[in-house]
Amino acid sequence: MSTPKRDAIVNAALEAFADHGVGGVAVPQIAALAGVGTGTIYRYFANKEDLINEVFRAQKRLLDRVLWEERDADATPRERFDAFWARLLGFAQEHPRSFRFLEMQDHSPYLTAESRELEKEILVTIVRRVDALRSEQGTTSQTRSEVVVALVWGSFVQLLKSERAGHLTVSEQDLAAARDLAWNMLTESDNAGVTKL
Amino acid sequence: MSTPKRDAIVNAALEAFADHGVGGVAVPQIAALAGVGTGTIYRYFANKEDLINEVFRAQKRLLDRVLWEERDADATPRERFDAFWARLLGFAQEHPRSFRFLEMQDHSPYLTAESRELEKEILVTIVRRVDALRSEQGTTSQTRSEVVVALVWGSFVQLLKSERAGHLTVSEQDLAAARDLAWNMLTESDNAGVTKL
DNA sequence: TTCTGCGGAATGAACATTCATTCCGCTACA
DNA sequence: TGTAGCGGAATGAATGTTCATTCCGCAGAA
Repeated sequence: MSTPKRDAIVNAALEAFADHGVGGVAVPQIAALAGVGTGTIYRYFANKEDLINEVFRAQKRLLDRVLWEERDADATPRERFDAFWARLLGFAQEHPRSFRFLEMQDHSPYLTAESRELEKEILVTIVRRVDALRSEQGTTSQTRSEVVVALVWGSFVQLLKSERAGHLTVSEQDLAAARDLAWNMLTESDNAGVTKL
Repeated sequence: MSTPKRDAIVNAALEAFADHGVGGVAVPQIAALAGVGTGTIYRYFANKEDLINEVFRAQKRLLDRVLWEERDADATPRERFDAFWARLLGFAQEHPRSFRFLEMQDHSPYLTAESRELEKEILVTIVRRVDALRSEQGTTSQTRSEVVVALVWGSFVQLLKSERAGHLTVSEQDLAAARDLAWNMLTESDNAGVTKL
């Protein structure tokens, strides 16, 4: 299932896709970057769409692995959240191409049901863990964890995206502030239902 | 500068790009959708890249117009923020294709310096207004407004993106909660610098 | 020698762009 | 008022290019 050439192809494809989008890269370019012949790609993948899906799933699985490594069940909710944030940041910094690729959306027209299912599973795991964290913390917030996860995730992604776009230079302090504000979103009660819509 | 045919082309291109990405649409398809001949597109736009940029700038300008219409200088900071949030939501709901297109990133390889400049200008305006809002509100937060704007913007976008992806159904209450949490991010002091990095 | 895996030129479909031609609305003359 | 002539807008089939995919011959292992 995993051979040196196959891995080289997936890595090269990830690099090229992250830099130019899946539509911006020709298969022979990927082959050249991977150091294999064009035809070799079709020995391992049925077609370009299949390759895109394999790359997508590989990066999703990597993210999932990184997010949950070295968890400490005895830590306080806040400590566990900080650790989660640190792992997320670590992923973005140590696997920048993975992170960029996953945040792109031009691959979504090509994603199969299987890929979407994997994406959903990983999201559900996050929501379940966040939900446990919040009830253990005893938050009074009525906001559903699915919503809170979307908000926190979006914040994180946009912060790094703004930096990449050159709109912003993110300092360590900014990151700490973002983390704290994210924690507030998890735990704070809001006024929904009180304030009129 | 603005003719019926030109407008038809831009609208058709927006619709097609929002649905399939800029790389997923052929120029003759846009022509057919706009009800004009293929060649006509090239009477109004130098090439596909130029068309993409015109569409991008038109949507950015529309967003900018919507964001700042009917502002009430006498309102409290909180009221002004709520109004801003409502206008943002209104834009996303009334111009869903615009919103989707702007949040795509597969057009960014095609964007010219002029387009990027316009994008930056619009962002700078938001940051400036948010900054004024926060100092008028008298927040004790040390976090820079650029950072807070990125966080709030990312939250909003991700919330709607999650709904579109089918991960979530966003209720009126969810939206109100998101708005309140966003307001908290603008005004609350965080622990950055106190908590160790 | 046979067989397996590989390379990269070859192929044909799809694409962006062009350009010879048509079409349309206006002007001016009868 | 009717109509012939003109200029530029519009057209879409044709063009050259690029791409995903195939195919065939080669190299090395058995």
